[in-house]
Amino acid sequence: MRSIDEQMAILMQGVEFGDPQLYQVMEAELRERLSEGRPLRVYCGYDPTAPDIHLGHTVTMRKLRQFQDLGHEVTFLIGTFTGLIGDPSDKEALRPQRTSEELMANASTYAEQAFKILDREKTIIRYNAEWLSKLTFADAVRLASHFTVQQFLARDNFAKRMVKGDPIWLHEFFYALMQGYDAVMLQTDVQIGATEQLFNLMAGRKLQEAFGQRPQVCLTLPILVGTDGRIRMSKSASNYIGISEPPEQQYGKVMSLPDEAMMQYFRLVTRFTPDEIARIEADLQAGRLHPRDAKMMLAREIVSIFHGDEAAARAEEHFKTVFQQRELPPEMTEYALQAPLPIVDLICTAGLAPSKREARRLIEQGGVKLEGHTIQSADMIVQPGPPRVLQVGRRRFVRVV
RNA sequence: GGGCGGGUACCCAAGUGGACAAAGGGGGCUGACUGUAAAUCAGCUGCGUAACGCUUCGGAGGUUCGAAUCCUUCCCCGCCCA
Repeated sequence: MRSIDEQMAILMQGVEFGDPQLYQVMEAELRERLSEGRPLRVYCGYDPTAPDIHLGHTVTMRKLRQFQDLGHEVTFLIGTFTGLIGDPSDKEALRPQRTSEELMANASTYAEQAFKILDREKTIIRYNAEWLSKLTFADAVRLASHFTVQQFLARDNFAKRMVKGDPIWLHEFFYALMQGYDAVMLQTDVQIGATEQLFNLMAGRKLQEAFGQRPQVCLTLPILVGTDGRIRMSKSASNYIGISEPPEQQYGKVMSLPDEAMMQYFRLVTRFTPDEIARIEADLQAGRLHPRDAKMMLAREIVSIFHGDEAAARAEEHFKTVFQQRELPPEMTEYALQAPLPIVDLICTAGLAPSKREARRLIEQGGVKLEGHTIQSADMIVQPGPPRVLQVGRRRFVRVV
C-alpha cells in the first residue's frame, strides 16, 4: 500500500466543499482512518432512474476507482429503493417516481456499464431495496425523529421552492433518511457523492452516530455540466454524453461543448494527471494550444476510456472528414427505394426527419442535399436508380439504393 | 374543512369571446461565418394536403355563427385561515 501522504494526494484530488472548514474536517478524518492501515469501506450510491449511465455519473466512479486501486473496499450501491422516491437534491422540482419494474430493468444494465470505470473483481454490488424495503413505518418514524423540518427547509433547493411557492412533497424529505440509513447498513468509512449530495451524506453521519457507529467521512465532487455548458448533465435535460453511446457520437458531443466547459471535463472525467491538466490549461492561455485541438484531445481521451484507443482514433477520423472537411462519412445506412417517392416522404420514411412538415422546412432552409446538390423544391419526386447520397443537415446521411 | 389565486405547446411564460396554431424567453433544428457539432449572426420550430383542413391551451359536458378565453362539473397545485 502507498504511503498515507500519497493516498491523500490522490483521494483528495478534485474533492470540493463549499465550506473550507468542512474540507479541513473531512480531510483530517480521512487521514486518521487511513492511518489505521486497514482497507476502508467506501461506497457511492446510484439511482437507476434511467437505463444509461452518462459522463456525469463517472465523476464519482472515478473516485471510487482510485480507492480501489489503493486497496480499499468499494461498494457500488444501486438505489433500487431510493429511486422509487427520486432524489430531490439536484432538482428545484419534483422528480417523477419510477416503478419497481423500471428500476430493476435499469439496474441490470447499471453495474455492467459501471465496470467500464470500476474494477470488476474488486467491486461489491448491493441494492438498497434489500434493507429499505424491510423497514416498518415505526422504523421510518424513528429515523425521522433525528431531523428537524428546519434542517430540511434550510436546504437550498427546498428553500428556493418555498420562495417560488412550488410544491415540496413530504415524501421528498424521506430521501435523505433513506440514504443515511444506507450508510448505517453498509457501516461505511467513506461515502462519495456530488457536492449537491452533501445534505444526504451528512444525514448518513448523523444516523450512524445515532446507531452507535463512527460517522463516515464524506467526500463530495463537483457536478459536471452538460453539453450545453450551463446546467448539470442529466438525461432529462438531454445534454448528456452516455458512456454506451457509439464512439462517433461521443466524440461529436464532446466537440460541441462550449470552450469554457473544456477544463472542467479535463479535470473531472479524464485520466490525465493534475500536472498534465495544468500544462494544457497553461498552453491554452498562452495561445500555444488551439482550443479546437485541446477539445480534440479531450474528445479522444473520453472515447478512449469507454471504447478503447482504436475506436477513439476512428471517431476522430470520422469527425475530421464529416465536419472539418465536410465530406461524406465512410459508412452510412442504406435505404432501398422501390418506386418513385416524393422527397419529403423519402426523408421521413428514411428516418431523417420526424414529420413531412419538418422535412419540408428543412428543404426550404436549404438543408437537404441529394448527391451533393441542394434540393430546391419540396415537391420533387425521387426516382429509383443508381445509389445516391441523401444528406439532411450537417450530420444525417442515408444512401438511397 | 373555508377564502383567494392558479393549471397554456419539449420547458418557462403571455394571452381573458373572433385578427389564436396561440406573444416572449429557453431548448432544439437549418443556414451563414469560423477555429469545431465552440462563439457570433439570421431564419425555422403542432400535423396533413397545399385551396384549405385537422388536432392542441388540466378532464368531461354546455352556451355561441364562433371558445385557450363564458357557464356547469370533476381532477390537480400554491398561499392564507382552521
